[in-house]
Amino acid sequence: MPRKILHLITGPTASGKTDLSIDLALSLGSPIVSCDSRQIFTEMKIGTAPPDEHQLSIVPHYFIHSHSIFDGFTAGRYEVEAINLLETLFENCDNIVMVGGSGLYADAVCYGLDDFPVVDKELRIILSDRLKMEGIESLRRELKMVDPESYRQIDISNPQRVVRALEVSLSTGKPFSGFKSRSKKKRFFDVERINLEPDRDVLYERINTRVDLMMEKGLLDEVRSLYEYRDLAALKTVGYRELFEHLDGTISLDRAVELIKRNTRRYAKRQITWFKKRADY
RNA sequence: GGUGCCAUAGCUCAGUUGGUAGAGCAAAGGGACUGAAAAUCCUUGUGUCCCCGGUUCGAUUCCUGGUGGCACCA
Repeated sequence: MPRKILHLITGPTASGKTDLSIDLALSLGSPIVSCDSRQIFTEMKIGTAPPDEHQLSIVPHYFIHSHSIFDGFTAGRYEVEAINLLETLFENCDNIVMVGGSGLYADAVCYGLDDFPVVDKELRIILSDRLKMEGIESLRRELKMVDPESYRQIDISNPQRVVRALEVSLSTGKPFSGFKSRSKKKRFFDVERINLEPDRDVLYERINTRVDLMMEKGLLDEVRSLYEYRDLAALKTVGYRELFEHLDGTISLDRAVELIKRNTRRYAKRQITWFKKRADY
């Protein structure tokens, strides 16, 4: 059986991943599987800089506009669906291009996430409310009792991490830390990484022009149409949040655009940090 | 033209009884990351202290003189 290769293109936003993925897919005769936590949503077509109509028409794409923001999507679900998809696709080809900027999603495919039980959504809401009312210290104390191991391991100044560890521990009655195996899953394919990292100046220039282009394409209208759903996790996204604020009347349109550019830069920086670390994994 | 006040980080300003400086806001840099991940969190001050001289071991600080700004008087 020939070697199955997943060509994984990573890099910060606006680094040119999409164009490269098309070129590579065409030359390999392979489909493209996206690992982008936002382009996956049907309702977000402008602000997430997905491949354009032409690009989508010349190479089969997966996980682009394939799910709804109302379904709620997670990294865990992505792992399951992506691995299932890869199993099917690799039956007919030896090379597949995967491209995207969501580091955790890429990790889920390459190394796998541990199997955590499904947590009742209500519990997170309850814990989030408690976070707001009682403050993080209260949740930390509780975590220290139910899962001292996690209390030591995780970043306890990060509310999302504390809530996550608590929700798993409380809903299962077993410590969150106990579900972590700390081992990578064996995959049936090999991964060839291609990480793009343009010069910072060039990248920032590309980010700025791309944001302006999104505005020309009607991002504000797209955001307006999603306004009532702004609390959904999927819409906590650069480009959407800032324009929601503008629609609230809190900030001017110019300021919103400025903030989108700045926040995109910061996002890119986080991606650079993440992918640099995986480059020689 | 005269007198007075001011000039310190990108902005608004503190401060150093003479030992090269720090807050807020803004921007940027670095890092973390196991089902929210375009999320969330941690961390870092980036400076010809307006310019030329003088006094002093040492001047951003005191003094002369400039330059620029503001106020008042002409």
